[in-house]
Amino acid sequence: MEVTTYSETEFSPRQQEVLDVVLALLVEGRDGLTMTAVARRASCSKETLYKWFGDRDGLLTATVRWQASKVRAGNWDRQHLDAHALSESLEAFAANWLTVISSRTSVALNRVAIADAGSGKSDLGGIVLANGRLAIGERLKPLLEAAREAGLLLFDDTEVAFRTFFGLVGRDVQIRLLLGDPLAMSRAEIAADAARATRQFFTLFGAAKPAPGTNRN
Amino acid sequence: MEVTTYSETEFSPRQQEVLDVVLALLVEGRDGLTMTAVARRASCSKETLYKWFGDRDGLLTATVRWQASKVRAGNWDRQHLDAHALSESLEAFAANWLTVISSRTSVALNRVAIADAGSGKSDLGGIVLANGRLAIGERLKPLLEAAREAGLLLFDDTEVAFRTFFGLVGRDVQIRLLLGDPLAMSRAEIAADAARATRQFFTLFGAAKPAPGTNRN
DNA sequence: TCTGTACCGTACCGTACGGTACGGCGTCAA
DNA sequence: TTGACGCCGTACCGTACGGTACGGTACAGA
Repeated sequence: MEVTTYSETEFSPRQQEVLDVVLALLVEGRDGLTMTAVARRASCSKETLYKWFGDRDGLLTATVRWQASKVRAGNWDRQHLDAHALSESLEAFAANWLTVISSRTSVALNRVAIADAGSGKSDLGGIVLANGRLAIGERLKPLLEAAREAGLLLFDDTEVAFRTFFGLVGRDVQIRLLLGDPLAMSRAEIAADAARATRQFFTLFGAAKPAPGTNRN
Repeated sequence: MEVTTYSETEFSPRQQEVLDVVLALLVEGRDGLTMTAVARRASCSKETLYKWFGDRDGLLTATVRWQASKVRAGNWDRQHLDAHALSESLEAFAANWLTVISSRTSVALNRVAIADAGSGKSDLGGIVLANGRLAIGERLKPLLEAAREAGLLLFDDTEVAFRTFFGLVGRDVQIRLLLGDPLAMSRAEIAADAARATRQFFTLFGAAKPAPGTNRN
C-alpha cells in the first residue's frame, strides 16, 4: 500500500471523480445506479471499482461519506453572544440546514439510505443519521447551552430544545421532498422559514418574551 | 366481471389477505418482497397475483391504498369548542399521528414509497403523501379554523399554523425511524410528546397566553 | 353429468445486474 | 529494454427476479 500525498482527504482525486459520478447518477434516478453505469460514466473499469470499494455497498458507503465530508456547516462565533448574535446564528443554522436537505443530492442520498435501512446490511441509514441529524445536533447544542448560560435562553433539557428547533425549521419539508412532492424552496423562502423558525423558537425558549402576536405567521 | 357484495371495500376479502401478506413481508424487510414470496406466503398463484393487480407496481399501489384505508383517524367534536376541548382534540390528533408514523408498518411502507419516488413510475410517494401528510392536514385545518373563529387561536395562514403544529409534533421522529434509528416510542412517550407539542402550539398561536416558562420542556 | 370459471402450484423464459477474468496500454523504475 | 504495476474496456458467468404458460382441482350452474 503506497503512501499518498492526499492523506487528509479520505479519497484520492480520481476516486472522488468516481464518487461524484455516483452522486450524479443517483440524482438522475435511483435505478440508474448500476456498477456498469458508474464505470462507463466515470471512464473506469468495473474491476477498478471493485478493487477500490469492495462491492456495491462499499461504493455507496463511500459516496455517503464523501458527500457528508462536503457539507460541513460553518461554526458560530463564540465571542460576544448577545440576543442578536444568537438569533443570527440560529437563522444561519436553519437556513443552511434547509438548503442542504432540499438539495437534490441530499434527497437522492437520503432515499438510498432509507431504502437500504430496511434491508439490514451496510448501515447507510446510520451513516446518514450520524452525519445529518446527529451532527447538526452536536454542533448546535453548544450554542444553545452557551446562550442559556448567557441568560438568553431558558430550558431544562438541551436535547428537547434542540429537537423543538429542528421541528420548527424542518416541519414537513423533508418527508415531502423524500416522497416526491415537487416542493421548491427558493433562497428567499428558506431565509423566511429560517427567520420564522428562529422567531418561534425565541417565543418558546427565549428568556425575554417578545410582544405577543409576533409569531402568527 | 362479477358484481360482488363487498362493494364498499376496494378489495375482496381474499385480496385483503394477500395485501396483508405484502405488508407483513414488507415489515420483515424490503428485499424479502418478491412476487414469488407473496404468492407462496399467501397460498395463491403468481398468475392470480398478476390477474388481480396487474404487475408488481400495481400490487404495491394496492397495498398502500389498503393500508391507508385502515388508518382513518377519528374526527373531532364539532360542538362546544372551548380551550379545553381544543387542547384535547389537538393532543388526540398528535398522539394518533405519532402512533401511526412510529408503527413498523408505516415505516416500512414509507420506505418503499420513498425508494419508489426516486424511480419515476407508479407514484407511490404521491399516494402516501396524499393519505398521510395531506390527509391529516385536511382533517386538522377545519379544527384550527373553527378554533380561530371561536377566538381560541390567533393566526393568519391556516397552512402555516398547521405546518408548525406538524413540526412540533413530529420533530425528527419520522426521519430517524426511516433511517433505521432504533427509536422506540412508548404510549407514555407519545402522550407526553403530544401534550408538549400542543402546549407549545398554544404558546405560539393561542389567543390567551399562558404563564411564561410553561414550555421549557 | 357436462361445461365453464376461478384459482392453485409449478415449471419455464428473458433479462438485468453484481461480480470476475482477461487482454491491452501507458508509465515508471531498474 | 524490460518487467512490474495500475488501470481501461469488454466479454463472460451465475443468479435472482418479474412475468407467462400450463396442467390440475374444486365448484357453480345448466
